[in-house]
Amino acid sequence: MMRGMRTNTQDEILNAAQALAQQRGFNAFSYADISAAIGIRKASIHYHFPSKEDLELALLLRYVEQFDEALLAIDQSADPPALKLRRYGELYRRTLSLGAICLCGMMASDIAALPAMLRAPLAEFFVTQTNWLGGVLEAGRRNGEFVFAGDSVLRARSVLASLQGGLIVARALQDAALFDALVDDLLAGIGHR
Amino acid sequence: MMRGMRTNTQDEILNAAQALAQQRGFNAFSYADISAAIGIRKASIHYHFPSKEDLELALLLRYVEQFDEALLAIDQSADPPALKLRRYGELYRRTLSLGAICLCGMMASDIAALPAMLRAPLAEFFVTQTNWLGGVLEAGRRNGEFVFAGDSVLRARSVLASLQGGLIVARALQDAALFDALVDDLLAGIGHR
DNA sequence: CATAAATTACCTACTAGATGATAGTTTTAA
DNA sequence: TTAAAACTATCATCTAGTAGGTAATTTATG
Repeated sequence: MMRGMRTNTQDEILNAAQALAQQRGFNAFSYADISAAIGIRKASIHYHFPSKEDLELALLLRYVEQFDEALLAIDQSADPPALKLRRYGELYRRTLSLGAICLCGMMASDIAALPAMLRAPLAEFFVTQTNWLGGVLEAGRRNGEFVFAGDSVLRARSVLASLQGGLIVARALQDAALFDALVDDLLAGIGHR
Repeated sequence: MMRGMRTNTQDEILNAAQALAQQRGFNAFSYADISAAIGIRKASIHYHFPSKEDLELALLLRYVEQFDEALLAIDQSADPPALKLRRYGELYRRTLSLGAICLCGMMASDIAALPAMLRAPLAEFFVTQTNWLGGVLEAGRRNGEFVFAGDSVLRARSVLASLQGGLIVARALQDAALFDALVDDLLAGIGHR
C-alpha cells in the first residue's frame, strides 16, 4: 500500500472515531467502541493506528484535509459571497444533524488533554478558517453585499466564533433550528440594512 | 452536616474537579487526579461523591448557582446595559485566564457522554443566560445604548454563542487577546453607529 | 506459468496499569 | 461517646497496548 494513502479499513476506523469524537469527545470512547462499531478486533485497529495518539493525529489531519476541500469547492463556485458564507455555515450545520459538533471545536475544548503534537495543526485549522472567511467577507464588502466597519480578519474570527458557539448552544438546547436562526442573524448582521 | 450545605472538603474536591473538567473535559481525568490535586485519598472522594456521576451533577449545580449569583450581582448594580454586558463577558474571560472554558460549554460539547440527568439543568443554564442577556439587550435598546433589529432573544442567543465560541477560538489559538477583541467587536456591533 | 517468499491484514491471547467503586477500620471532630 | 471524615486494602472491569499466529494477497524467481 503506497505511502500516505489510506486503506478502506483505515477510513472506516477514522469514520467511526470521528463520529464518537464529535459526539462525546476523544477521551470518552475507546478502541473497544470502534471495534464494536465496525466489526474488527481491537488488535486490528492497533495494527493500523499503533497508539490512540496516532489515531487522533490521523483524524485531525484527515478532517483538515476534508475541510480544505470543502472550502476549495465553495471558492471555485461562482456563488456570491453571501451564498458562500451560507454554504460555509452549512458545513457546521451538517455536523449538528449528526448529533455532533466540529471535530476541531471539540479538540479545542479539550485542548489541555490534547497531545502536544496536535496543537499546531489544530491552531492552523482555525487560522485557515479565519483567513478564508476574511477573504469572503472582503469580497462581499467590495461588491456591496456586506457592510461592516473595521478589520475583516476580526470580523471573520467573530463569525467563526459564532458558528462554533452556535453548535454548542444548539447542542445544549437540543434544537438545530436555533443554529439556523443564528446563521440567519449572522448574515443579516453584515448584510445591507 | 446540614442537608444541602457543602463542607470545605467538598468545595475543594469540586474546585479541583471543575478546573480539570474545564481544561480537559470531564472524561479526561479521574478521582486519582483530584486526589493528587488536593491531597486526600480516592476513597475519601468517594465518601463525599459516591459515583463520578454524583460528582458531575454536583459540579454542574454548583456552577449554575455561582453563575446565577454573578448575574444577580451584575443586575443589582447601577451599571448601564453596555457595562453589564461587558461585565458578563468578563465572566467568560476569567475562565480563559485559567486555561479553561465555560463548564457548561464543555458539558454541552461532550453532551453525548453526559449522564441523562444532567441534560435538563444544562439546558436550563443556557435558557437562563439567554433570558438574562435578552433582558440586558432590551434595556439597552430602550435607553438608546443598543441598536439592533428584531427579536432580543435571538440576539441574546447570538451573543451567548459568540462568547462560548470565542473561548474555543481563543483556546485553539492560545491567545486570550482574541477573545477581548471579539467582545469589543460584539459590543461595537450592537452599539450606536 | 508454477511455485516460493514476502507482505498485509487480520486474528487470539495476554499484559500492565488505571479506573470507579466498596468494605471495614482508624482517626478526628463535635 | 458518637458521628463524621478520613484511611487501608481490595476488587472487578476497562483500557491501551503487545506478541505471536494465520490466511490471503502480492511479489519475486526459476
